[in-house]
Amino acid sequence: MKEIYDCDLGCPVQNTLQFISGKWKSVILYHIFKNDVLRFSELQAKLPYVSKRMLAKQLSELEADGILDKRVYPVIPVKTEYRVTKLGSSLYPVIEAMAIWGTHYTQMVK
Amino acid sequence: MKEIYDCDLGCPVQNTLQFISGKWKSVILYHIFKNDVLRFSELQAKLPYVSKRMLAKQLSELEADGILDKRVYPVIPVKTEYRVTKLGSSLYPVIEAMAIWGTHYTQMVK
DNA sequence: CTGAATCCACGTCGATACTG
DNA sequence: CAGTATCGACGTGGATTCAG
Repeated sequence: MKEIYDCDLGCPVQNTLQFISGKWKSVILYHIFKNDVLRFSELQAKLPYVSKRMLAKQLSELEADGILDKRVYPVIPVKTEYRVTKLGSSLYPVIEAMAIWGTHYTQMVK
Repeated sequence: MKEIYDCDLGCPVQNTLQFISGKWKSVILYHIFKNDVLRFSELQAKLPYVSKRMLAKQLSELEADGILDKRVYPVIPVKTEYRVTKLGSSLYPVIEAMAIWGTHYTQMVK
C-alpha cells in the first residue's frame, strides 16, 4: 500500500492516476466491478489482447496498492479469485464515468 | 439509477482510455478545465515534472483526437492557447471523478 | 491453473540543441 | 515563446520456459 508521502503529488487527478494509470488497470477494475469476483483465467478471457505476463503484473500492482483483494485456494489446480477491496470500490465513480463516456462518445470520433 | 453496464458494447472503459491514457493527459485536461484557457508556458508551469517534449507531444495528441483546440497567434514571440473542444468538455465528468477521488483519498490518509 | 523468471526487441522519455 | 530534431539511457511488454 502506498504511504501518504508517496500519495500527495499536489494535483488530485494525479493522485488518482497513481493507482489506475497502468495501461489496463481501469479495464481490469471495470470487469471486476461488473462481475464482483473474477478468476485469473476469466480475466484473461475478458482481456485477450493483454498478455498473461502483463495481466499478472497489473493485478499484482493493484493488490499491492490495496485496490484488489486476491484469494488463493490451495486446491489442485490452483484457483485464485480477485475482487475489489473497500478502497477499490471507492473508485467505482471514476470507472463508471469512463464507461459512460466510452459508451456515448466514442462513435462520435471514430 | 442507470447502471454503467446497461449499454455495454465490448469495453467502453477501453474506448475512453484510448483518449486519456497518455501519462499526463488527464492532468493536462484537469488544469485546462480549471482555467478555461492555458498557454503552453502556463501548462509548463503547472506541470513542472513533465518535460517540454512530453508536454508538446501529449498536447498534440489531444488536439489530433479532437479533445483540445489549439490557437496560434502569429505575433512575436509566438503565443498559443489551448482550450477544450465540445468533445473535450464532455470528458469533464471523468476528470471530475478522478479529482474527487484524489481529494477524498488525500484527506483520508492525512 | 496461476503465476514467476528470463531474454530481447521495441518504444518511451529526458537532455540538449536548434528553428521560426 | 513554442515548439522540433536528435541521441542515448531506460523501461515496457511479448514469447517462452519453468514451477508450485
